[in-house]
Amino acid sequence: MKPTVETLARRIREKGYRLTRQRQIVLEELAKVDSHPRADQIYQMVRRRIPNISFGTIYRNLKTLQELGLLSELQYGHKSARFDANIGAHQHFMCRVCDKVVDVDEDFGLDVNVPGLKRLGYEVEEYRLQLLGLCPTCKKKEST
Amino acid sequence: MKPTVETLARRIREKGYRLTRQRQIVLEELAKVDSHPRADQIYQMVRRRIPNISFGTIYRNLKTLQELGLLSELQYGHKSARFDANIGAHQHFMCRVCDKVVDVDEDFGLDVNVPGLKRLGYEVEEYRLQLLGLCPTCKKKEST
DNA sequence: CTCGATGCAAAGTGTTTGCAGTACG
DNA sequence: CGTACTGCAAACACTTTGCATCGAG
Repeated sequence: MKPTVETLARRIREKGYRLTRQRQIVLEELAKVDSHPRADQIYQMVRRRIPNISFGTIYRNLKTLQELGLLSELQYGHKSARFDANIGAHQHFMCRVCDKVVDVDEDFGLDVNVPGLKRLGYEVEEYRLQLLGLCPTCKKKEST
Repeated sequence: MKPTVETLARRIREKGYRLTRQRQIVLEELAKVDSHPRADQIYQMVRRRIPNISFGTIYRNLKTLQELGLLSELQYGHKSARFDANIGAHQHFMCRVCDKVVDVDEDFGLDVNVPGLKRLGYEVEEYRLQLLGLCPTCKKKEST
């Protein structure tokens, strides 16, 4: 599943990009966690390995890696975007109290071919499903 | 469906808020359209009736009316939020080219009781479905 | 009258960008 | 070596906030 550095480098090179130390480490750090961190959290994570990396580089690389299909950006009704290196098709659950995001691999077998839309000439290409509710921790606190 | 001014006033009063001219007109203007406008578009719409209204007032009222459950905010992966006075349960289609948002009233009969989440103690309370694709206009342009 | 709401402008927040120097391939 | 990338800081876009004043109830 996880591409080797060589595969990665080739893939990046093909599009005219370069595999810099910064770019590689941004992706590595994001791939390590499943917490869907925000840009500032990724900045902190990467800074442990490249102390003088800048926010500009973080944002530029997050964007580039997205173009390359190596990560995706989540925008779930909150000010700042969150990032996810899990690029397989999956949905997300988000806790309405603590904002924690959890991957949901379930296949919902959704038929997005809405007749009404189709008739009007709309073409649905993909869907994103957000499940909202309480995580176990916040559920416990709530019942107090 | 559409509440009278009196009903609205009472509902707002109950929570300790006041029905000001500004607040009423923000809601009226949003209810007129189904285009899910951004805050700056709402500002322009309201400014035709209250020429010296400020952005602060627009944002404060959009927030207050949201708390009152009279409108909702959409955040679909773009910088600025969009607003919707249609408060019935419905989903949204968004064109990936022109960003147009269309209401989809279809009931998808989705079972969000994901066994894996349930087992771990997560509680799903609601879901939001985003359909993404091409609107008729952009579809036509695309095939050129 | 009282206290919540307004208009204005200034301050935030998260993200993007211009530039001169750096380093990948 | 050429050109994409970096660090830095300044610029941006959108939203929030402090304050004096206004006006709904």
